[in-house]
Amino acid sequence: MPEATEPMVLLQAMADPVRWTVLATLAGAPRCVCKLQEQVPIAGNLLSYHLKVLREAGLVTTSRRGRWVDYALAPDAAERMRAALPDAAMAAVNA
Amino acid sequence: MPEATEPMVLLQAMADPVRWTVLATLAGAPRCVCKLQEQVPIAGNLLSYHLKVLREAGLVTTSRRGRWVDYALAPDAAERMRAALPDAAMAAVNA
DNA sequence: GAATTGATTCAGTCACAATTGAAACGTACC
DNA sequence: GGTACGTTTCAATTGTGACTGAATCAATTC
Repeated sequence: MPEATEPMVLLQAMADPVRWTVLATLAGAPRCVCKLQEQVPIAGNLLSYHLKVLREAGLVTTSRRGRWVDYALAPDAAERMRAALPDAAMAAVNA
Repeated sequence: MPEATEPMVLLQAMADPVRWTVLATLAGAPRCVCKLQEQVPIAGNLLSYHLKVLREAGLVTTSRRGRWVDYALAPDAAERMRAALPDAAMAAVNA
């Protein structure tokens, strides 16, 4: 079962301490990578790797501001995360 | 970061195709393992492994009925899954 | 109590995601 | 142009979770 469905991509993206913390932080307000690095004490390149996972999952968006890159929660992120829950899928079926 | 916080345990439990399908199925109604096996075409012992993960996450409960073992979604499973989302945590902070 | 069925446990293998270190990129400043 | 800074990419290693096969347990039937 190597399925790469929407719920799997989203849940696997969330199911990591670093990425979860990043998402929770961005849910408050957008931040540049250097600010995120203060919240998550790991090497810069590793953080970049995790941010890439979140980007590919479509959960965050980026924009360059001078030297810095700002990350923000995607507009539909909250909704899509909620829809990825297995019981949410069930509720959708029963609707 | 090998943290085993509540959200991590729950999200990692959900973030697998087999376990996600089991949870979605149980959200409809309790089932015995043999019924679950019809929904998820894998070896019995492997299914048992995944069910153990869900048990240890506290997302499902079991009860024996003769030879069979019935699995059901834990009463607070839906609520706890929703609370495990990173933006839900943020909302809690802002409440 | 032997045999059958449903389910779990165990020890070992395999695949892939997380991590590391070094290199490369883009932008600003001198 | 050269340098410094923030960020990303790359190749290689490590670690962990998913999977396999065999053995075990618990309940039923004969």
